[in-house]
Amino acid sequence: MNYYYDEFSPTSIELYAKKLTGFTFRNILEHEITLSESTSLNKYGIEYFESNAAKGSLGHLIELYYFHYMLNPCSSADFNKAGVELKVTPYKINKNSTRSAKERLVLTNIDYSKVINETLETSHLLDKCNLILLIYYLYTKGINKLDYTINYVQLFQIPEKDLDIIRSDFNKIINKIKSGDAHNLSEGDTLYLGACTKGATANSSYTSQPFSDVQAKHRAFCFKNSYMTYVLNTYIIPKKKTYDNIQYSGDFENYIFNTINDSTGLSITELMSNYNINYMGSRPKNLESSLVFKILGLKSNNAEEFIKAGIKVKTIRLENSQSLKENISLPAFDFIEMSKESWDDSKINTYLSETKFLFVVFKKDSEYKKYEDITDYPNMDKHLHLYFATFWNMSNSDIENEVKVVWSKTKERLNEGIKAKKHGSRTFNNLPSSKENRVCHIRPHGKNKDDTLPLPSGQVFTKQSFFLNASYVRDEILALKKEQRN
DNA sequence: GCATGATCATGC
DNA sequence: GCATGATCATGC
Repeated sequence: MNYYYDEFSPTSIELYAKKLTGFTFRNILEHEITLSESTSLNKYGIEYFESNAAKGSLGHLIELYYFHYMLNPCSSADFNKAGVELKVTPYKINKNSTRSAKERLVLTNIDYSKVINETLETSHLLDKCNLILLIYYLYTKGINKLDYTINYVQLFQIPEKDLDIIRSDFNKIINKIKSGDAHNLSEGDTLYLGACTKGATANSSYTSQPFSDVQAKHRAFCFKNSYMTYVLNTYIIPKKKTYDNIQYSGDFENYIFNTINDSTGLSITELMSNYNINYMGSRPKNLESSLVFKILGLKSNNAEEFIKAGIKVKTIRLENSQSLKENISLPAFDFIEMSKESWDDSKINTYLSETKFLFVVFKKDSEYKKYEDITDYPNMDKHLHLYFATFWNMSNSDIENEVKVVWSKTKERLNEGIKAKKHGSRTFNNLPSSKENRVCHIRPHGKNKDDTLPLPSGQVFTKQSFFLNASYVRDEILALKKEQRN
């Protein structure tokens, strides 16, 4: 039926697809138009694909006008005779010229009542996505999507070494559905394989779940953005980057959890001597995190498993009174970008939904304050002890009910114009403060106050970021600590 | 002692 | 040189 590739052969399909390398989507359509016998473009013209309304249409475009098969609404694999699923997905080039996936890779819808009877091996997911033909195009800000260039084409199969973690992710998702918590699923729950919502339509459409009367959002299995970035930088682009590996056995999260918690009670001083860490001059702000990486057998923060899972390690100092002094900083944001973004695609929503934090808590003992008053670091470190470590990700309800409010207030004030007042050497602004919200607030976050970014108004303003409220983080981690004891 | 602004220090 | 994690500093 077709003359371009053998539809029974994955490698033939891949070879044919590789010819796309270097071409834009517009090139494909233009080529189609020159084929006089083609009439299919009458149905979907170039204008259709140029319009933003047809999101996700780049995959359809390739299916229709390059592979020339009709869209297949039944959910078996795209090239079902070869067992190959086609995925067209964007990547971007960062400021520091590294490459990362622009988005998670959405795999297949989750049917809550069916999936609970599956294992990963018997799942519809693996049936459909065992072999994926990845077509990567370069997302470039500001140009029409038809002018994006396809730069990498490759067959992808889940590597053997990732299967254990993906299986445990799969089971974690199933177990949450089985305990009637499908409405509390979050992408941050898992490491490589996530349960994601699918943009605006999925976010407003709800469905029933088998073990609870609460309506849950439609979700789909996906490979998390962090995992896809790793896939891009190791399997797709000839590998340059090297990572450390964590030598774990059994369940990954349990291993991390147990390994760090085995050192509970040890002081910074003891840990420094155990791992042969010293410093000269002032005490590094990352001393605690260096120690944590040593405990995990890593040279630095470059563990492959953490990068693939989007795990961020945060060290926290707990006061002897169990209070938490410092708020937790998140990466700075771009004012103009935020002033235009929608909540569903917003950076902060994406970041908090996808990120899993590893909190490693150090606690000051009752002697600490004596030395803190005179800033005697060597002695302070004898009285600062590893307290416990825990994985944490923000719940959906806190993201949707609290962070969203702070985000929208910030966006609103950016668009109205930031009000700033000078008091001596300090500038006070009207961005959401920690008193306004239970979960987070906005704070300056630059190298100094001259470290600025442009506002929508054209003026420049000190870089800012979201900070998690200290009181909120304290409540969250102490609840987890308590759970751990039980 | 809290709230909020400012900046240090590392690592890439 | 910049982004970011982590904290320090000021003022009420």
